[in-house]
Amino acid sequence: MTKKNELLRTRYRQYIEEQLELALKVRIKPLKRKVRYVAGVDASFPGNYVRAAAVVIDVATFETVDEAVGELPVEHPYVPTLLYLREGPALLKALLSLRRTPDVVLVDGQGILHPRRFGEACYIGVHSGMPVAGVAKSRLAGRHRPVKLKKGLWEPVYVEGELRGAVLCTRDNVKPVYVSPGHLMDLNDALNITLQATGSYRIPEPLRRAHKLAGSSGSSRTGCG
DNA sequence: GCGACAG
DNA sequence: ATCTTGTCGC
Repeated sequence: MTKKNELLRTRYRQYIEEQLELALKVRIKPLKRKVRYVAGVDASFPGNYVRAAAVVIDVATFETVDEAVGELPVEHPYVPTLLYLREGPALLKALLSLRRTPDVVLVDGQGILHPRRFGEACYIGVHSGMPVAGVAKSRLAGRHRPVKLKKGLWEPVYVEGELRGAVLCTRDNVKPVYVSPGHLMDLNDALNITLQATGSYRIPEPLRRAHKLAGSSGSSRTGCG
């Protein structure tokens, strides 16, 4: 199964070259704007298509202020380090269908905490021009010290000796998440926004709601509000 | 050469 | 991601 991915990676070498080009467009810099509307995007695979959802919340009240979904046929298998080929386009479709443009976006995956500095969050950032951060449930790359399981604490994660992201504990005694900037923000911004958008669960609210919306059924517009 | 490997 | 019931713990 691991060998299969090696074969796919070889077959996908052209996409890797493209990925290296796109990585040059990523801009990591401090976010100046004040954040109020935070969006979360996630996808599910209910068959032969990708079903993506985007949900925007007001971090001041945690109310959902907008949501949208987008579906596209599946065109790629899952290949580690090339996740965006499989679900990126659908995520963008849902994100760009929102009526209210969010200040920042959280993606269910890695930002620059990636072997080639270009995770799914970078893809969404470069293609939307919006500030984006990646929040992954598990590790793809990098080394780090174990994190103390106390909400708000984190440890830096390095790839090739370079600081790329952080392992952040979003709740006491719960498995931490991997946070990294994807575009137009830095690591501090990504950490602050992730914590600001986190409610009573391990996963930040925008992502939890997007995951839920992507999972159930619906058409191709805003759900109800 | 042998593992590891987001969702 | 997806296939799936009950169950241990705060």
